[in-house]
Amino acid sequence: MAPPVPSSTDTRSRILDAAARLFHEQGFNATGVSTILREAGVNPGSLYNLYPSKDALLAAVLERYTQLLHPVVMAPVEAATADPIDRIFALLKQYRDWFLPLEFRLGCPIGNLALEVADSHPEIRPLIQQNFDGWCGYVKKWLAEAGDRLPASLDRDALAATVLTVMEGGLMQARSSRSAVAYDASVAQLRSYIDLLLARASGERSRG
Amino acid sequence: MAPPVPSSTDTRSRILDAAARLFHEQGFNATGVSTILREAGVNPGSLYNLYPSKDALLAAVLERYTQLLHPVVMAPVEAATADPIDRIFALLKQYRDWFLPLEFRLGCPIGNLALEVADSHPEIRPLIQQNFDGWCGYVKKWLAEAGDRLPASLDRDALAATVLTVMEGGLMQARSSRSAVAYDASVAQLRSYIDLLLARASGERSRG
DNA sequence: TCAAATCTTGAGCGTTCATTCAACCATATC
DNA sequence: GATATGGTTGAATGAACGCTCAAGATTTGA
Repeated sequence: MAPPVPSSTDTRSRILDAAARLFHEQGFNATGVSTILREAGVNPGSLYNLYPSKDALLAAVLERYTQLLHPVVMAPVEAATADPIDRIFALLKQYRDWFLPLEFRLGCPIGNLALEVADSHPEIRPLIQQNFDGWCGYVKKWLAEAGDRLPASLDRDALAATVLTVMEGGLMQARSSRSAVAYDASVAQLRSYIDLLLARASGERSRG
Repeated sequence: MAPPVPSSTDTRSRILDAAARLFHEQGFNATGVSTILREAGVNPGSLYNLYPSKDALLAAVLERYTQLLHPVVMAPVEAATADPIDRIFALLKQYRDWFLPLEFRLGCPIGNLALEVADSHPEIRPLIQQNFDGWCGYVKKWLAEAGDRLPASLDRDALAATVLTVMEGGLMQARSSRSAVAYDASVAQLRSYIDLLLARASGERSRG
């Protein structure tokens, strides 16, 4: 009945779980290492055996977010609908459903860190960028799959970036107001914009 | 040659200047009171004579941002152009011009605080909300002034919130990538959307 | 079975944190 | 010139910070 993995794997994941949760709930600077240790049920030496510093732990948390992007964020959306345009709005709805029960109290874990540590931690910023790139990558893929349903002249990479903009900007306002209205408003305008694009492309197709 | 105002006015503004700059550059939690004191050239007793706590100082900084919103942010835009639609994009361009020279290193001072302290400081969140409301208020006014150049069916409050969404979401990505591309892309999509709305309204006017 | 390697323990390190306060100074009022 | 008021001084506070390390426990490999 020996454990199938070295015990440090369990320690590592307990630390990562606690750190990710606390960084999300309280922010990076506001979270003390001692709190992470307590919540993970681990002693300082164990943590510093695995990670040389609190900054390195943050890097590991962001690496894990990258790994979890598809299984946690994108897979449910892809399962919900096969239509590429619908997937965009399913993704935006998923975030709404996640954060509405908490009255938008936590916000996007990546976005929070982006604004808190992007300037002060040069080695962290690329990891945040990597998460955003991955996120946008899925939206770009969907927009490519939409084919000629969208105008040929449309800059699809720009639209993908705008979807992330809507998500993060809308969520920031939702957090500030503890209300969904600005988030919903932004998503509705994006819906309206994409509907106009779909209509224009449809017209272009029927005209030749 | 006696100073025309009590000396505490000067102390107060030196503290507010230093605190606002440091909160913007480093964030709230990462800024020590001792740093504010040093940069303001003030002793702890003077600060705590004016503000009972670091949190109260943050509140004062946010009050001042509210006061400065028109003279610093909106007045230059209103001076740049009288056209209400152009003003929206002049506003977005002004932020770009402010932050491009720093490679988007600092970001929006309000937005940064929104994500850092909205949850943990209940008395601060309304002040952030007040700043966002003021900002959106000007955009709403411009959209109203656009009259029937925009479709009657358009939800103008929702579009105003979306302008702020584009600004904050775009700036977040710009900070993460140290590049303007996602910001520019988001603004370009907004431009494209509003052009479609203007064209539709124009068609509606000419048809009836 | 034993030595080497790996992981865990937890008291304690030096530093920095936000904040306090008794004493001191400058001006205004009478 | 005495008194009151408001502002300033800056050393000192206890708590919390990120982190260390010698010692012990456990696992690994031969």
